Amino acid sequence: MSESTTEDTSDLFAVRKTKLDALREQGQNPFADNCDQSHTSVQAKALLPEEEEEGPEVCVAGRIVTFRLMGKATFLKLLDRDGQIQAYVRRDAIGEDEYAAFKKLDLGDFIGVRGKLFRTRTGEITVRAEEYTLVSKSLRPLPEKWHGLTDNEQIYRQRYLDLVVNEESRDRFKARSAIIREIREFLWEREFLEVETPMLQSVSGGAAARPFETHFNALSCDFNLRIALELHLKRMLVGGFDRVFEIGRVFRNEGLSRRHNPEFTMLEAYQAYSDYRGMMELTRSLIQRVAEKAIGTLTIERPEGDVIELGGDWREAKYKDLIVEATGRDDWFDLPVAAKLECSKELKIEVDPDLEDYEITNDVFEKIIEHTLVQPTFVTHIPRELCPLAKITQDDPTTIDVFELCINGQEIAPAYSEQNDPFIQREAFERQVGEETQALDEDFLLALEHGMPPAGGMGLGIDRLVIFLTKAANIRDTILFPTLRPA
RNA sequence: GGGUCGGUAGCUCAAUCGGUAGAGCAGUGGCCUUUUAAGCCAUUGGUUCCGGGUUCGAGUCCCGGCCGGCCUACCA
Repeated sequence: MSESTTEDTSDLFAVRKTKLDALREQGQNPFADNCDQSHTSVQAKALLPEEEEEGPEVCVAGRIVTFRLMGKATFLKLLDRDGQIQAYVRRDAIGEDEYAAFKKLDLGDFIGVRGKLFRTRTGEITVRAEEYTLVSKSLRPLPEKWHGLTDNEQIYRQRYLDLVVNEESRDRFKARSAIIREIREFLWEREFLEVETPMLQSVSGGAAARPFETHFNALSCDFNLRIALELHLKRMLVGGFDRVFEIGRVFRNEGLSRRHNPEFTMLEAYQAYSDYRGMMELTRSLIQRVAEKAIGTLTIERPEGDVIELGGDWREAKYKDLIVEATGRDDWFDLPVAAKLECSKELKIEVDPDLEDYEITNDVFEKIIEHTLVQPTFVTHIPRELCPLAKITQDDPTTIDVFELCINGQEIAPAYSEQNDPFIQREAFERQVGEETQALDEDFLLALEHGMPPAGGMGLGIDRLVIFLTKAANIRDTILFPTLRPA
């Protein structure tokens, strides 16, 4: 070990590496096999009742996140999966040589501490160390302890550091896991079968989005990553699995934004002998259940200061009524394209003169209505051009039997009475293929020709659900490793 | 893709009109046996994102580039 005082102590890696080498020279293993953790921080703290002064012996383990050395005694805090617990290490309790080595520990090191629980002068439950074990030396410094990590890029690229120092972020990802777990529980209880369908597809359908393209060497052909789950799950309905769902990643080769990540997590659920009205009940019950069980409340405060009230029944509004209200024009749907464009301009919507009639109307919806729908709202009776996969409304053939659920000013979940007439379906596809650059999924149509029971289908953007349930500012804060330009 | 704001020590941030690049935390050495952002003394640490230019002198001004945030565009 070098005792040189001319060493550059600003190279934090070198300083820690020197400490590590010194331990090895003394015959110690800085990555010891184990330390026999007996309790997590929370479990250990539960073992010392209010009235007791001293508790049982425990062994806690975790990363050192604070280290207050006061001569011959030290307070430190360990971070484990449940939170933090303090340990109190005295020289005369662990021995002089041990304490000399202990003082060389760094913030970030993983150690195990064995000892009895007690309460400090200020009342904090603490482990009085009788022994400690270094189980992993950390060679890199942790981010600064007051401010944590604030650089967004580093938060995303080195998420592990964000998780070590930002409790809010830890809690959000725990909540995300709890939300997905609760979604599964809910659907299992309703006798839905969870299935997995291909991510690699030769034709990506079920949505109008540009796919990511890739190449499969063995078959020497091109594949796309899926953009939706829909068409394969409906094949399950044809096959007789009449309640199915899948939670999985879909990929859309489109821009990044506060609400868009190119890979994101979708839930899609299909229930035979139901329809979009049935999916309304399902979706509302699902979100209410998830909010209650995973978040603990039906009232979600927003950073904007208001609250989202998820309890009770939710508002239903017809697409046309919302458009008429927003434009102030009773005759909106009878206006020619030119007049609609003119009105759009007056509403300060950027207009593209090449848009189809229904696209102009949808711009009005997306640009001036959607963000106002903060309270849960089922938007129904949507123009048929917008959804080629749904059934046409009996008493209004210009609309289809769907809803688009908006919460927090965002589309969260669409649901359809699924189209099961193979002739109408083919026609709708062909119309769409004409407009968009999308191939026709002949195999799906073949499946439909074998007969698909009437069904309700629903898709839920898990990331967007997590955004508002965990008060995240950004979709990237809800995804552990959001898509970034390669470093 | 467009607009806009930013990039200074390991981390969080200062630096006045263009005039010797600083602080806190972390690190290093010392004191300290119930601390809570522990405290006290001393101290190390800089390609100011990169490349040009203007100037006696550039972190600061100008041009170009790279990277990022936000807004926007694309988006069943």
